[in-house]
Parts: sequence; C-alpha cells; structure tokens
Amino acid sequence: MRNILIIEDDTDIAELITYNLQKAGYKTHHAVNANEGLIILGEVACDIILLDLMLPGLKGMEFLKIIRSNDEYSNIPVIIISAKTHEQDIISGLNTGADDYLPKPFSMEMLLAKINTILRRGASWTGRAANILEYQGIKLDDANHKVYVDGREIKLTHKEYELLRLFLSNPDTIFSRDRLLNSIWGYDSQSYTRTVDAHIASLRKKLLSYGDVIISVSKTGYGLK
Amino acid sequence: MRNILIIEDDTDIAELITYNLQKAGYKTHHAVNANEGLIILGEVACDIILLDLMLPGLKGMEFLKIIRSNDEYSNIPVIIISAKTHEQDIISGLNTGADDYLPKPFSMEMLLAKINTILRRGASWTGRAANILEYQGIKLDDANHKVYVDGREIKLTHKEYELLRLFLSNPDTIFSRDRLLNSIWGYDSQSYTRTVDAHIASLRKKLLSYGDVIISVSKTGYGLK
DNA sequence: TAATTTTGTAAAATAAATGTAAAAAACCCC
DNA sequence: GGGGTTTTTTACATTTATTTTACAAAATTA
Repeated sequence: MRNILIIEDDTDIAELITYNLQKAGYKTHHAVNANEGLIILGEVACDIILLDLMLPGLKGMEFLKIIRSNDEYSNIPVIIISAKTHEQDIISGLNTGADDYLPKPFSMEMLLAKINTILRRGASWTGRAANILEYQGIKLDDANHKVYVDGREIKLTHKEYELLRLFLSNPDTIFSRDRLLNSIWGYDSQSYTRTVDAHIASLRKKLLSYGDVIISVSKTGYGLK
Repeated sequence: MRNILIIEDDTDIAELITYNLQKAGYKTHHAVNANEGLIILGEVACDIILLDLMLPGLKGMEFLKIIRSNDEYSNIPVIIISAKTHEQDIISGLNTGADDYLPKPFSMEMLLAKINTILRRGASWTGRAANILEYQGIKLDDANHKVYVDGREIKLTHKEYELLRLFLSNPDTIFSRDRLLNSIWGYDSQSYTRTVDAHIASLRKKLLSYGDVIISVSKTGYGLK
C-alpha cells in the first residue's frame, strides 16, 4: 500500500483529503507543520508528499528545499497544494523541486488524477533512498524485492521483508514496537499483542547466521546491532 | 541532448515553442499532425512529447492512447497543451496517460519549468527488447511473435504473450499486479479484480512443464523463478 | 536473590492471498 | 449480426501469511 504524507495546518482540509485518499486505497499520514512532517518521514517510508505552502513555523518552500537536499528523501515526489495561484508561485515551486502544483481550491478528482499520474511513473523510483541495502552478509534488493544471505536468496513474507528493509535503511535506529506498527502495519496499536515479536522471531530465523544482527533492547524495541 | 517532439498544427505556436526550447538547449522536432508525430517517433528517440489536443485528422487524445498502449513509446512523458481548460478536460487528459497538462495560453517559463520537472525524474528510457528471449526451455521470438516450449510452438493469446515477454525481458524483477496492469493493460486500472491472476494461470498451463517458472510472491506480485 | 516484567518461540487459530474452473462479457472477423 | 475467440468476472478450493496464545527463558527491578 502506498503511503502519502499530508503536510497541512488546516485540519478540515487535511481531513477531507485523508478521507478521500483512504477511500482510494492509500495510507495517509498527517502533519500539521513541517517539523512534524520531517518526523513522520523518519518513521514511514512515504511514496508521495502533499505539501501546503502556508505553514506556521518552517515554511513550505523551506521544507521542500530540505527534502530535496537530503539524500534519503530527495527522491520522494512532492505535490504542492497552495492558495498562491500566481504563475510565478507555480514556477518557483516547480523549480524548487516540486513535481506538481495544485492551486486551491481543487477537486478531489483532480488531486487523485495528479497523484495517480505521478505514481504511475513511480515504478522506477520507489520513494526510498537506496535500491540495494547491505548489512554484513545481508543484501536487500528493493527494486527486485529480493533478499540474499551470503549471496543465497532467502524467501521472506511481506511483513518480514518490510521489517528488514526498515532496519537496513535505518541501521542506527532502535524502533519501538509502536513505531514499527505505525510504519509497517499502519494503525495505532491500542491493545498490542505480540505480533511484532513473532515476526521478528521468524525473520531472525530466516536470516540464519545473521539472525542476531537484529537486537532487542529491553523495554525499547528492535534495531540493528 | 534531449529530444522534444512538438505536435501542434498551429505553426506560429510551434515556432515560438521551438525557438524557446532550442534557446534552452533542447533539440526539437515538429509534427503538424498525429500521423507525422508517429513517423518522427519511429525515427528519433524522443525524451518528451508536447501534444496539442485539437489536431486535424487523428485527434490528440487518440494519439495519446496509441502511444500509451505501444510498448516502445509508452514510457515517453507527454505534456498536453490545449485550449480546453475545463477541469474535466484536464482530469481526462491525465487519466489517459499524460504526465502534465498545460492550458493555453501559457508562458515559456511555465513550459520550461514543467519540462524540467519531468525530465528531472529521468523518466525516459527507451529500452528496446531483444528479438529472441530464452529462459530454460522457453523461447520467445518477438519478431515473429511466436513462442516455443522445448522447441515446440505454443499458441498464446495476446495478453499471455505480453506477460511472458515482460517476464522474460526482466527475469529478475517481481512485478506487482498494479505494475502489470499499467504495463500491459493501460493506466486507470482502478478496481482491479482477478484479471491478472487468471491470465497468469492460463499462461502457466500453456507453458506445460515450465509453468512453475512463473512464481508468485505473496502480496507482491509475479515474476520468474 | 526473589519477584516482576519483558522477550523468545512454537504452535494453534484466524485471516488473507492465490489457484482454478467455468460462466459472463467483450471483442473480432468475416 | 453470428460464431468463434479472448478477456474479465465470479465463486469456491487451496495455500500461505498473520495474529494470537501459552509457556519458557531472559532481563530488570527491588
């Protein structure tokens, strides 16, 4: 499922967009300002960003510049949504690195058409930084969705694959179970059970001799050694 | 140098665009109607197409559909330029496979910003497939549109053939159902049913003892073993 | 160290995705 | 427009994946 990050301080608009995107089968994440957007980007591998320009605090264009100069995020497509509709605004948005510019007000149909247009092209860039991730004898080829241990391919289930990819893309981070549930499962874990632990266990087993590169930090979560 | 194909019957506009694009360092090609456009596409590997919708003869949208359902050209980005500026025109243009839509009149600066935005993504790769593809006992002769299993010809339907060719040309890739729908069927594959699976099943059956070289990766898609 | 909490893990229960045949619909070629 | 073919949809069987459970083991706390 595709993750879409909505950065928009007007919660009415954000909710409207959220409602429609979810209906269209997307997973949405909402930030009310740029800093919150950056935090979510750190937690969730987003496929597209909808960016309002008029934000409190860090402005939309500043955010866009940060994104575009950051290795990990520079490939994520950005659609600007803004009440500024002058030609010069649009041109400067595009030239700063946005992929499209949608003047407010806009119809949901138009928004969906633009999202689909961009994602259609997206087969070749996955919204994630590197296509091949390596860690010790583990190699993850994201374009081809394959994982190798010491050069030998192993078969992972989808959740195991997502976990491994998240760890490999953030080798220094310890992820709490909540954060893992948010990034990979996509819901708030109200009464959490042992789901994450079970998947970690089976992933470790499939990684054979590298199973112990995934460490658990008591009361904190999981991450790479 | 990037090649840009301009399909526009109004020669004044075409000349204006040509002048500005050349000044910006692009190589331009001009067609006054869709058929001429097709001829140029056959001769020049174009990186982007600017398409006027109101053309004499074959209409712009028809041309777009042809492009998008042709293996060789389907990846070339298309920007529609048109005097039709109603929301529904734009949406239907995007959903037919255009990458952007520029209402007339437009400024050269805007056109250049849009062209640069699209080319920045480097979307243009005109991968020309080999003429004969082989994988284990399967042989696909693309020039003659024939498929052999252990030297014996088998009859495939068009969709089966396209699937097989896509797999054989990308033996390491696992294709999601969405991507298969995009590549082989067309773009607005909204409500997908089990179409892809059904075709995979019949293709497997026709491949006889090699049916299981097409593997399914749960929640991910299909590809070669 | 004992009590408590947290994590590991196998296996059962549940849920979801895929395989497949066949009916229905669409397409195509006289 | 009719007859054959291809494509899509449907329904159900089968397989695979995910979640939950229960208990063991390890870590943390007091």
